[in-house]
Amino acid sequence: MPSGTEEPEQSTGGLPTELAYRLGYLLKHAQQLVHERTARALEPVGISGRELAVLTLLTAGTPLSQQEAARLLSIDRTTMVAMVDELEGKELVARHPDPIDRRRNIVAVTDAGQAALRDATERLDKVERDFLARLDERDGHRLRKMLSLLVFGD
Amino acid sequence: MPSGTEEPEQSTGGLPTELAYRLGYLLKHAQQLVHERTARALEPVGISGRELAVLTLLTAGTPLSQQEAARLLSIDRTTMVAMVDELEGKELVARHPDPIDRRRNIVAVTDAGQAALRDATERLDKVERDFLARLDERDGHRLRKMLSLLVFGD
DNA sequence: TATTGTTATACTCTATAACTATA
DNA sequence: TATAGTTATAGAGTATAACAATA
Repeated sequence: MPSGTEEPEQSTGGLPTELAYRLGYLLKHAQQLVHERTARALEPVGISGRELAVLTLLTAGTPLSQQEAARLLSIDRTTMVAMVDELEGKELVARHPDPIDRRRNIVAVTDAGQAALRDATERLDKVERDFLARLDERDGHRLRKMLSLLVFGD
Repeated sequence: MPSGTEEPEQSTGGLPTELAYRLGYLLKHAQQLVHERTARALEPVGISGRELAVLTLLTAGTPLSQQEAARLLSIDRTTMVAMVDELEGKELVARHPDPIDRRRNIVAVTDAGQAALRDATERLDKVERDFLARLDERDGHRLRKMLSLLVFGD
């Protein structure tokens, strides 16, 4: 056998496999990759991934107050204030005081917001397709299924 | 069919599926779960997940300087200073000036550090096993394989 | 009294710039 | 001059506390 230091030097960039193949490491870096690509893909739309999530949530069902939206997205309500400020500044949403309970702000998605949502959703779909491109379609579905099982338990 | 608002109300906690099954959402929350469970499991050892990564890296192969370790883990070198400070405070590592180049600190894992590493690694193994418990063994391997393909491209 | 939205504050994590000692 | 380590600082992101309006 060859003497001297063996350096497999894989695509892990020199990181030893006992670190690189840790589930935590893999999940963190997979998440990071998707996050970065999403941010880049949404740049032309002028919104962040989290703002897209808010727009999606506000369009999905019943009108929601800031706090309801925050709770569903596990975002702090004080953070939601800043996010709605930002989205309102871009005129993608509008605050409407709830006539029944005037403490609450119903956050409505404007027409421009819905257009941005459609555009951004298409771009996000493409990010996911590209990210999963190395897997065949069956494995892509498998991955999503396994992750949702692990995260939601169903 | 029943009239009125339909509320499937799955285990997504009220979050609409078009959000909950997004790859970014799934990866972020899977990562978060593993991260939290890791932190809790390592509490008795007195180190964080990142500190475990540093100990693993420093024990894996050739002795490394702070900056080499930082680069491999994609950590800023200023952050590595604080991490080595912390680990040195716990007497799990020791800084040894490199006799050949006295600018560099070779960071050596102490006996106590190696004991902590063994303990922590077992605990982390258990976290991963528990996290993957809902998958059969074959799917567990599949998931890890798919993620490493997506992250490293191999 | 409790709750929604808000503001101010603090705390963590990370990135940038500048300093020192060595090369 | 360039580099390793260090320190100080600033910037995101997020969490906590307190306040105003409303219930």
